[in-house]
Amino acid sequence: MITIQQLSQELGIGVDTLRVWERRFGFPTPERNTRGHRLYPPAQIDDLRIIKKLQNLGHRPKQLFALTAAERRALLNQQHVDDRHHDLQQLVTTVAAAQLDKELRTQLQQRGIEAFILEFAVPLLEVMDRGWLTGKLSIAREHLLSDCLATILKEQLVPRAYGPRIVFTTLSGERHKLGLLLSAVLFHQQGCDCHLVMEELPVAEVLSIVDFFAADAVALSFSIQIAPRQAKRDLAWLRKGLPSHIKMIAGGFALRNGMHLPGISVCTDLGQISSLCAREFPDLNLQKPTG
Amino acid sequence: MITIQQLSQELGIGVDTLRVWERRFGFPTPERNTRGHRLYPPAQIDDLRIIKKLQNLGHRPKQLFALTAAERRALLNQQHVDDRHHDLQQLVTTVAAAQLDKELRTQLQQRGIEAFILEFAVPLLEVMDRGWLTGKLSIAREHLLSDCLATILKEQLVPRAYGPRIVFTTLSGERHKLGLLLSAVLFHQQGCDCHLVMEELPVAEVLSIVDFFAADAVALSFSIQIAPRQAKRDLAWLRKGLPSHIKMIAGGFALRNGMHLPGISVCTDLGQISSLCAREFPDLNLQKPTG
DNA sequence: ATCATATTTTGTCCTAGACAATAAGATAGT
DNA sequence: ACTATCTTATTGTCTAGGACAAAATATGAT
Repeated sequence: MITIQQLSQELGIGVDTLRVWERRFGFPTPERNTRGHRLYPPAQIDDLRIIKKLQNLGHRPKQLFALTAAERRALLNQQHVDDRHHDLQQLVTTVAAAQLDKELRTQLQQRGIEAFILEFAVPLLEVMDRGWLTGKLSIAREHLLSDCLATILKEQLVPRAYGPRIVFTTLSGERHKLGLLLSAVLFHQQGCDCHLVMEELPVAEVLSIVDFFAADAVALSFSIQIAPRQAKRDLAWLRKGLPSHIKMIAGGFALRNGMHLPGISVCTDLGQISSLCAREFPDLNLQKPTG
Repeated sequence: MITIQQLSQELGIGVDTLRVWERRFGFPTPERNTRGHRLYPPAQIDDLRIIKKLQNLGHRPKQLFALTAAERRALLNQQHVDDRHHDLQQLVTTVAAAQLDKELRTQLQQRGIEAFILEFAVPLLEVMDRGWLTGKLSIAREHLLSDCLATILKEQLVPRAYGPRIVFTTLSGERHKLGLLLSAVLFHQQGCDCHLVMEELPVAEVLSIVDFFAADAVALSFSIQIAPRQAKRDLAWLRKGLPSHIKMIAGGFALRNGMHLPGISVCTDLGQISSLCAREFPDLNLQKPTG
């Protein structure tokens, strides 16, 4: 039995949203304490967790609440994991923790950094996301994998004395920081001097940090869990707060639906990074002709 | 001009709290858009930031709102930084980024891990906290220092094949993860097998992770920014959800006012860790007689 | 099929009142 | 003078039901 605030943190759903769902759809139906405050029983929490996952998979609340709890559960099980990457699934679900690091490093050496990210890490993340959503991957294992991958990728970010300096970070509320890391390494590979601040920063702190690093650009990542509205608001605010000579780069699934913000380069596909780099930092080629 | 939600994230103050302050104290007095929604101007945001800092320094809202903005600013400037640690202040504010790592490592080698933490890192954190609160330390520099210290400390956490296994983590909303890291290293030094998950986890995920690691105990850190109420609720909930044979250890300033939760060891001072270890894991001495 | 327009859906914000948990102040007892 | 218990004040979180713009979907026209 948890309070509405705890539930909100647990699921990453706003308190207001939880209440309005109850009003509109008649679910959840929490019990009440003597004060009349909501107390959510475990069964409903589990159900809401499924709803949230299905929502992230593209289903809309109206449809989901029209189903019974059992139907929703069935719908989630029915979501198939992409089976093109059968080898990746094995890696994700079965390879032992101790071998994981070695396996990842082997892949990195075989493919080279760029291909490792685009052809291996990106699909890996997709399989992981999907595995987590469909309940086939434990949270703990996901953390283990993320950690392992993050350690290896961070090693690639050796400082550069030349090239445009870019600060990579995420804003408050953003739990997924791996996409940011992947993009940072790709920009680094293109010859940029990338600085990673893997924390959830309030927008005001971003200004301070960009200034401190004397960065030429700031890159931000917005995962699907962030409401597009919020991403838009924060990006617009940040653009107004930053000097105009500092470029802004934004990416992530929250921006997938064409978003045109003046003075901000939006990039929803990691494959576009090299062309984005060429566009935004044209003098890069001079310094590093073998792009 | 930012919305109430953005302001809430920016300051770490609840949306409801911001509204109730306005109702009770007549401040802040945000403008409104055409919908009647609050829009906070920059000057008031700065003032609220000062209020939040003073609140963290122990002042109460009632008193603070009775003052003018200028008086609050004066009060904050008047808060003196502890001058016993003058050398630390220099380190914090003036030592160059490149030398920082070297300086910290020198200190570590001279003092040994335990003394480095208790006699150097802890005061350092205090000076940093205070420096940030009183505006004498930029956010960016604070990040740089934290990062540098974290990197060095993490290296100390080499896995152990023996000793009680403890998972260290923080719950959703906890921004300060450095205290957790310090305690993890101290426990490690006492002979425990410490695993660090430096993320803000929902309570349900903590259960999953403790299970995954097959841990004997879980340690949680609650900084001053967390409301004691919330810490209490989460700890109680977690205790109920965890098997009784798994120990719980909680620490941090949010628990400073004697909190007695059944089945949870509370430790608000890092100096107590060795005795806490002796109490909770009595067979440690047998494996590592030179404590 | 592609684009512009109408409709539904959805999340966030509003007001004003309530109350328990916490902290502070007051009183009594060693 | 100092600690323990009681009383009062302060503070944060929760409630209800209404409102509306932004996003998503359906409809119609080219």
